[in-house]
Amino acid sequence: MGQSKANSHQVDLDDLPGHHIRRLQQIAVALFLQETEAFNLTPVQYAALKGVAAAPGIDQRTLARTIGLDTSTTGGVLDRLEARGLLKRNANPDDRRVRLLTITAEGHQMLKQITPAMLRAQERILEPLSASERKQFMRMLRAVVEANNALSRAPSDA
Amino acid sequence: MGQSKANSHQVDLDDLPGHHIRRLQQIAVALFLQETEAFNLTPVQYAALKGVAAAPGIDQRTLARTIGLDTSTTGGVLDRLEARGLLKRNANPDDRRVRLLTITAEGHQMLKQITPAMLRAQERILEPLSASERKQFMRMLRAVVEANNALSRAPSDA
DNA sequence: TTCTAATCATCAGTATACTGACGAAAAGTG
DNA sequence: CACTTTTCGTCAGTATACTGATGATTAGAA
Repeated sequence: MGQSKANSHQVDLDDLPGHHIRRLQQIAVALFLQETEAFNLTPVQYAALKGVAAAPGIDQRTLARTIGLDTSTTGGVLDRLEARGLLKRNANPDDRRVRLLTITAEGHQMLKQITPAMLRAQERILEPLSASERKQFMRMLRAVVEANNALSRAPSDA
Repeated sequence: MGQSKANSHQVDLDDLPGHHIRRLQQIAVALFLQETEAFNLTPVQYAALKGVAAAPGIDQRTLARTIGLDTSTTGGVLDRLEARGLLKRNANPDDRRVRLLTITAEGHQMLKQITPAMLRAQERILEPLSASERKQFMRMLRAVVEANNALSRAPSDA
């Protein structure tokens, strides 16, 4: 046994998955913002806009689950997208609790224009890996997220 | 070629590394908080406390680089740790710009007590993968982070 | 040595991301 | 139909995480 792990001060940050995962998230966001600089859109805003475009008339709660976010955070994201005229929140006459989301022409334009830059960012993230490694990494990433999906307050439906 | 990627509306969130990376970070934090519930410490607070314990008398800027955080965020994290008496900020008589960090007895106690729960959380994150997959995943995770290290405002030294 | 440049920490501002509580409205039950 | 429960969205509060600016201080250069 000895000192290899019995002593808590022997723990190295480099051995902890969570540390690298946090760093990777920082990097993924930085790359996204770098490539899409001209559009002033965040990764989460992109996901929300994309989600509304893919399902016009979706409600906030369903959208939140689709993009893996709690409803509270989603509300704020939608505030900002709505303020910029990229989407609209309309009251549902059949259920006045619900606010139905639709993308505007400007929102469509934004999605169309930002996509190449967004895709460049995605490629750059995994660029240090070989083609076959990238495949393996994405496969394991999906497996880990899916298996632990229920843990977050914002479990995804996808 | 055809419609496979020329149309921006063909993009699927499931194909984007950034999306899964964000979800994984949410899950890693949720698991950490679940396992360490009794201690009321966040992953970043743990990293900061650990960093100070590993290098007593470290300054804030160096600590920030060690744990991969900008100095602004680090300042706030240290505020909270100091307020709870887990570490101390002492002025450096040789350089009054600098604030030197040292861990308290309470901080040491906290690190010692929280470590088993923290390690359980780390294991649970990668639990969906086989032993050999875990190794591969960690290797690729380190490679990607290291290669893109300089991109973040908070490039790590480690 | 005086002026400039670099360094350390903080501040204001913005954007996730969560919890727990709440009000409004709808759905289910007796 | 009254009553309970559920659902939808929001709010307050807390904690990362960043940018750009600023003040205080030190180090370097003329």
